[in-house]
Amino acid sequence: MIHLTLKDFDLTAIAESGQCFRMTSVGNINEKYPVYKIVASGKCLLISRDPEGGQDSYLASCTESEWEDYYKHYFDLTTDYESYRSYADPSDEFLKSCMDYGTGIRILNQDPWEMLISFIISQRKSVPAIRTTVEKLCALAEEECFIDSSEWHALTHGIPEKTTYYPFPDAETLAGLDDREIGSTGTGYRTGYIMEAARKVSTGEIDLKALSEASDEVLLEELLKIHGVGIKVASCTALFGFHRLSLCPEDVWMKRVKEQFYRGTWPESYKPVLGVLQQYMFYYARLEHEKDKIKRTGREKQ
DNA sequence: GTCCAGGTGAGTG
DNA sequence: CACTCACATGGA
Repeated sequence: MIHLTLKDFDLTAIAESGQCFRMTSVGNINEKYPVYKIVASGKCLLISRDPEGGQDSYLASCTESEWEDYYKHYFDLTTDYESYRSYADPSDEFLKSCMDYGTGIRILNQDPWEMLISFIISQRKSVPAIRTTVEKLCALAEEECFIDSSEWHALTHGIPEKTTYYPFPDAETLAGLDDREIGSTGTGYRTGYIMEAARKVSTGEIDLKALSEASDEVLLEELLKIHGVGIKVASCTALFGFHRLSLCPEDVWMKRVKEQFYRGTWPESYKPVLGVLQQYMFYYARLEHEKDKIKRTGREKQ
């Protein structure tokens, strides 16, 4: 377990901003600080606020060198997000509210293949349902791993001494499964889409590694060749899997925001970092919606 | 039971 | 083009 000081970093905002599906709260310290489990690139990390430190103090389950070599980049901590936020027009009160709410969001550097499959699954599914299906898909490969979490067990409610996890299966592994196995995870009509993506990536027909060098335009074009990948899924894959920060996935939420606050067009000056600004807006819009829902159901019950 | 979810492809005019 | 419509399934 290591101690960290991290600024402009908010675990809950990252976990709930709809960019990753394998970052889940697995317990808490002192009934107060949630501990998050993150499975990425075959590894598993536990991370939380440090109850004995200040606002910016964190605890993480990895070694110092793992943090430096992998997680620092994973959490995109080498960039100052204030420079992204400075693209916001000072008179844009809506965006200001979003950025206040979501301060501490980072655009994670996630695995392109995992993003592609996760966002194919995401279409017409709620975030909790996406999490369930992704998790089941990972368990299909039966590659159970674990980390020693005894230090966390002593500190928390809810965390066992040994934390098990399933890495995200690679393209070859998924390509080797049949449609009944894939379908058993709740992929529904998207089963064929996933199998085609697995085939195209495992055969090299689509080379995700090479695409990291491609322009945004070519990247989207290549991703769109996969049946079941439309502009929204392609944009999510590009933004979250290839860190293309100018790309803005337009789902129902963002369309609503664009119409309501920007008269149907994003300001030209936002374009270079629209993907980042979009993330603040998405988090805010979803949060407001959840509040409304609680209000409504509360009233109905009375 | 009903409604809806970080959409997409196919069909139509 | 712009517009509909079906699509499998689980979570609330």
